[in-house]
Amino acid sequence: MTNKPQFTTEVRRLANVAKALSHPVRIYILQKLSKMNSCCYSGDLVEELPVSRSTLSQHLKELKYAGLIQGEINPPYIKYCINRKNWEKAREIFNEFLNESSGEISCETTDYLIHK
Amino acid sequence: MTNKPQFTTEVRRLANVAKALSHPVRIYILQKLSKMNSCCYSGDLVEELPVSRSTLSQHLKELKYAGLIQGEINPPYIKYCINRKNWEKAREIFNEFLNESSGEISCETTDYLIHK
DNA sequence: TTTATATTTCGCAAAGTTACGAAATGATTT
DNA sequence: AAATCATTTCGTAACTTTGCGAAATATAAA
Repeated sequence: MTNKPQFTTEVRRLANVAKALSHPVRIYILQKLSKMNSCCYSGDLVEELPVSRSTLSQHLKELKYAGLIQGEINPPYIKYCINRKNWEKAREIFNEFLNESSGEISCETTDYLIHK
Repeated sequence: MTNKPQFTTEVRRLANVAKALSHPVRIYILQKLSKMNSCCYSGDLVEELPVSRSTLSQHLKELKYAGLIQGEINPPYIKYCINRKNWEKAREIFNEFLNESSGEISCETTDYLIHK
């Protein structure tokens, strides 16, 4: 009788953040917002991206749901900001995940997959 | 006539790696393999994960396709390894993406979304 | 109050992901 | 050659994601 364990919270969290980052539109938005030192953006993101307004809105919604951005209403405009607290958290768990590997190189690495 | 630009290679690369990382099974595998200083693992991964053999095989295939792991045949076993070169690359682009943000906190940040 | 502007939600279609069991593959042992 | 073992591929079902245009919402300006 095989033992089928569940994932740890850490593993699930990493996968969730990665999912939020797994689309070029969302990467673009995060890259833009995270670089802004004045914190918020209120320009027309749709002009810079190859998607329609409604599609963009959906991506923004997903990023909000994932907690990575915030929207501040200033009718009829909305300013988008990085959610610094959660962005920091995401950074931490990714840094840990990516940088905890043993730097050791061994086992004659090949550049390509042997398995066809 | 609105201008609809394409994504840069960097943005597309980031999204692709994030996609490869967007499932707990794949995070688990990468975490395990990247931590091993003996580079390879050929144990029965399926015993440690809540999925069937065929499903696991699909996830491994995806990670191979993304270039993050390699499989080394030693019939009838296969040893999986991190593809160190590409793992390092992924690390670099993620570190840049996550850490290039202005650390400045301003614009009275709120913890929750204002937009309902 | 009508019109204009910014944005989101709805409804839908197309495509992609995840999962499984069964069949196939490919090598080794009997 | 037959049985065995580790693994992958196939076929299929259920679900999720992505995308769009049209309709809805909500405010401001005329």
